[in-house]
Amino acid sequence: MNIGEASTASGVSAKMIRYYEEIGLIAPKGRTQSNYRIYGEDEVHVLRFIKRARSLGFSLEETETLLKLWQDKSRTSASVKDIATTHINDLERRIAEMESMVKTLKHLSHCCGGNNRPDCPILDDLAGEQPASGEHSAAGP
Amino acid sequence: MNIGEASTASGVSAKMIRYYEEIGLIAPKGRTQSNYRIYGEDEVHVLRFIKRARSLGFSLEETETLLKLWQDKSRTSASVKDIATTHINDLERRIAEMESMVKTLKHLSHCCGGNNRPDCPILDDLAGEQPASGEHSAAGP
DNA sequence: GTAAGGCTTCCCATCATGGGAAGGTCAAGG
DNA sequence: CCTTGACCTTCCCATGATGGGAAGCCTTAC
Repeated sequence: MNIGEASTASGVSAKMIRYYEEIGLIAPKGRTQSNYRIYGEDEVHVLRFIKRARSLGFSLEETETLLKLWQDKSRTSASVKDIATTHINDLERRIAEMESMVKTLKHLSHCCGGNNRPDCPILDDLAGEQPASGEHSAAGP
Repeated sequence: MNIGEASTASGVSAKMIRYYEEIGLIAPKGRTQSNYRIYGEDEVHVLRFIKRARSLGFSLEETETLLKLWQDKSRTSASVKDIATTHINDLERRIAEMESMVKTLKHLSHCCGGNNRPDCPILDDLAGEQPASGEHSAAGP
């Protein structure tokens, strides 16, 4: 299997397969005489593992750790769960941040006429002018 | 006001002020004879505007547009609201993506013993092996 | 006058991914 | 046998927003 076939089989682009090799995540089984990378089923399996981990939001660094644990038969499930838990906390923190943004933006949008006139509470907020209806912005309850 | 003072007054790092200048977001009022950047209250106001927009998750490109609208007295509030609405939708899409990740991860973590044994449903999922308790992963209802 | 600290520009790194160029290789068809 | 098109190789560059750091000039306080 060359890189194009491995790409199709795994759903990972050839470009990314080469990059993952560069950072030490996965190596081809070998090379042909003409220097083409050769992959087998094992490598495709690893690529799918990486893809799935990425789709769950793990960084490549975390993915590397998970990959090593996967291949280490003497791992403990606790070590895997730790990584997952840390990642869940990170995701939840980021979700909370974005939800706070959405909340503020929705409030401002709600107050914005969205018409042909120039007066706009969204711009007022960005400009730091609190025009009467204070409650949003940095001033929480 | 030199760049350090403008940085303190606005909360934007000197590094970023120079970068924002490079990409055309803000220019200093002038330069001293010794080539130091000079800022006034107006520039600090712009920097605060940028900082607030960034804290609401707007990209620098969106921020630039908002900044131009702010400075354009003949703007319509509808044009501002459009940008905000698009941004809200984008945030909500990303939140939903991450929530889906969290949901899957929590399910897997819940099923993981987190003990000294090697068997781990998290790794099983990443490896693409669905061991009996199917319901999560790509297989939705 | 000198030392400390601030300013300038320039280059590099991050993280994960894609684009594209230049050149070698393989397979199919004439 | 040769061509053509599709594929492979490596190498460089770009993204977005931010920080780190070096080399050299300037200002301010002592």
